[in-house]
Amino acid sequence: MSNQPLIIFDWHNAIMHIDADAFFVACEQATNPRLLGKPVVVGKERGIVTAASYEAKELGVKRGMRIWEVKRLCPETIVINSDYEKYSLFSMRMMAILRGLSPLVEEYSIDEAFVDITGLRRYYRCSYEELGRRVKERIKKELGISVSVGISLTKVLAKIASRHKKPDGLTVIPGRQVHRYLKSLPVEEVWGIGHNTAAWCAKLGIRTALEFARKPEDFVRRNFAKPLYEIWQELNGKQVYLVSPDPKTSYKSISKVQTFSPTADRFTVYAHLNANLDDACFKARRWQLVPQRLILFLRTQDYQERAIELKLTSPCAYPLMLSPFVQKGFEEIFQPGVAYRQTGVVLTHLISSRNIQFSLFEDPVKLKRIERLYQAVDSLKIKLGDEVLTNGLCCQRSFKENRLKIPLMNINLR
DNA sequence: TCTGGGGTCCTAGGACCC
DNA sequence: TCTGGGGTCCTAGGACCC
Repeated sequence: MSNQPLIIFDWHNAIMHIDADAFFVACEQATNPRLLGKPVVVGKERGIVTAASYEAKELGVKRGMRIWEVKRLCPETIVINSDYEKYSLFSMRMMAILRGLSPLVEEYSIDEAFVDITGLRRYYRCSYEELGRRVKERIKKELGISVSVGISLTKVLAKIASRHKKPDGLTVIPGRQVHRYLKSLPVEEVWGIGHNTAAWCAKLGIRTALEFARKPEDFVRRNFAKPLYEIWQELNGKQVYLVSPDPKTSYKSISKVQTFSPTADRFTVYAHLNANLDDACFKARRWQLVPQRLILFLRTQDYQERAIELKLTSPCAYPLMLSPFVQKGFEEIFQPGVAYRQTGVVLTHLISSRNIQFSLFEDPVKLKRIERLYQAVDSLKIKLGDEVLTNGLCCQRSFKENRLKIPLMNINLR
């Protein structure tokens, strides 16, 4: 039975998934040929591996690993700072190449995209496989990086295809051959199935993607929720997830977290939290968004989390105005004597800052001043970098003096 | 896989109302 | 003031992704 085709029709629709290989490192190698063929790691500034070249991966380097561990493991590894400006430039050029192929391009992430290529065989008078080859060639030629391409009937299948051979792969899975690729694929390697769902599948006797895909529809509906039912349909060649070419225009939430070496010192923890608030608000202002709610959380040394959600009577993205709330919230979740290793701020229920109305009780003059202050702050940050202005550390002082009305602002001119 | 940072979507269950 | 039945809205938390 597992040798019977799962899907018998070919190319009702055709989706291409493009996934750049070790993208961040590849960009570095493309701009600095001396790095080619060597174990290279990006993420020096954070002290953890953000991306590793295939040479480094072969030596056992993994994402999230500490840099000092990498150094110990293979001292010859070249460690460099990440340069997001550079990567997004490469990304934009890659997406532009894809848009030259079809207008239906979805930028899924900085290094991944889906393209709806349905019907383009006729237009370009070549096979879908040939289209994939051309894309790879152009990207290699123009950007000097390699990508893995997968082509199949749906997004989920195209993802499986692009992952099938990496790096520099090109895999086309027509309907009649889908079963062959799903047969030996563990179910948790399907996009959207994580290890929790995989554990549930195991209880139901499902281990491979093919076993899942072959389950009858009513079985799937009975035993799984909507997301899994959709994945089941996609595996069976029925398109549920459309390629959406609309660029991201906004955020539902903005968050900033920070991990540090464990400390029980309340001033230090509070300062970290304020730094998070600063960063998150800065990003919100850049997108002209204001939060209606604020979530603060602290994570203890043993990974316990305590959080509080604050509703703002008047939404705003100015830390100076938010700090009284933040201080109160902090007091509620901070436990003296407990060591913390992470703080975080989430801005949620975001609305456009153009639509907000300030309440009648607020002092318009003061408001105008704060607005002007942050306009100045933002332009300085944009010009000189993120670290120039913070109000994090100065909170320590006012906090100690127990008269935290408006914390002073720190100006770090280096 | 001993855990970095930034997101999205879905669902169960409670509160509240008729 | 114990009891039906049904709807909506909201929240916390889970699960997953790059």
